[in-house]
Amino acid sequence: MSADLKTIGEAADVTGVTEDTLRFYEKIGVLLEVERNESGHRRYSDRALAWIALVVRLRSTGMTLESIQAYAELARRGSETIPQRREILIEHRDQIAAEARRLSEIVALIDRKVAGYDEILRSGIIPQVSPCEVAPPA
Amino acid sequence: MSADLKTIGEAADVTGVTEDTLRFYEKIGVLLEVERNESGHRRYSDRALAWIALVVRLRSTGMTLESIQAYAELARRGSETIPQRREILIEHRDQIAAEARRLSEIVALIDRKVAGYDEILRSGIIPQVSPCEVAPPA
DNA sequence: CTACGACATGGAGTGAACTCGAAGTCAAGC
DNA sequence: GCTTGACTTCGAGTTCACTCCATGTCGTAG
Repeated sequence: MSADLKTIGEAADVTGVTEDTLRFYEKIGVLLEVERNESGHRRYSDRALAWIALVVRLRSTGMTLESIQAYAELARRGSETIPQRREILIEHRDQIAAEARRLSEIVALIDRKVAGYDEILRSGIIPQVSPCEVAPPA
Repeated sequence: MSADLKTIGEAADVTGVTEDTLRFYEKIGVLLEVERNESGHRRYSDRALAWIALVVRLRSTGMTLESIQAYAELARRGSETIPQRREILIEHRDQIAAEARRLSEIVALIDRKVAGYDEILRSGIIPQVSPCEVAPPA
């Protein structure tokens, strides 16, 4: 919608990252299409902001800045790298999905441990070995 | 079952963390019941190993060593701290569950972006703005 | 003209969680 | 007796991802 370019302050506001982080991200090459005005100040297009939003999301799933940088590098090379980018995304998606499942398993494990505490609290008996201290193998 | 005490090397093998990390964990107080033999070498009981396994799992869900240390401190104080420990676990479980849900949402987001790439690949048309670059609000 | 606020740069500092290296001890094998 | 390997301690070093700071420029308001 809005075609106007945003300052770094505005960009920080809308993306939720600090100005320092935006400069840092740009320096290490994870950002795209950040331009400058006549006095050298950064100007962020909607596309630049959308990219930052993607970066923030990928970071929040544990993707390293190094991997994001590689992805950004492909994006800079143009549309002929779309197949590679697609692959990177799919691989990362699979990793996140696996991580989500792993977390859910640990939720179940913790529930079992809490149940062990509940049992102690209910019966007043402390077992020899704390219940469910260990998880099922891996 | 086995009541024998394990060396740090064996403990590292069965828990999957390095000897250095075991010593580091002990130093900062996240471990319980690590004893020493006559020559000062660490000996890990099954309970100690079970505790390490729990620590590893909590760490792998992003719980900080500081929080784990606090939890271990409570465990050292004995069974009267079971209610507090139970609370800590429940709170952390809720955080993990929320994180699992968040990751699943991002999986869906990435799927939409991949679908955007698929569309480009299929049609050969590159849209003005890359599809699904931005996620739905938070 | 001066002050101010928002920006710029470069480089140093931070915190978390390890990870490594140096130097020493100890028991077992040759 | 000497070597080897597994351990010990202590402190320093590493990595990642920021985060902060000093200093400087620029455009507008008073």
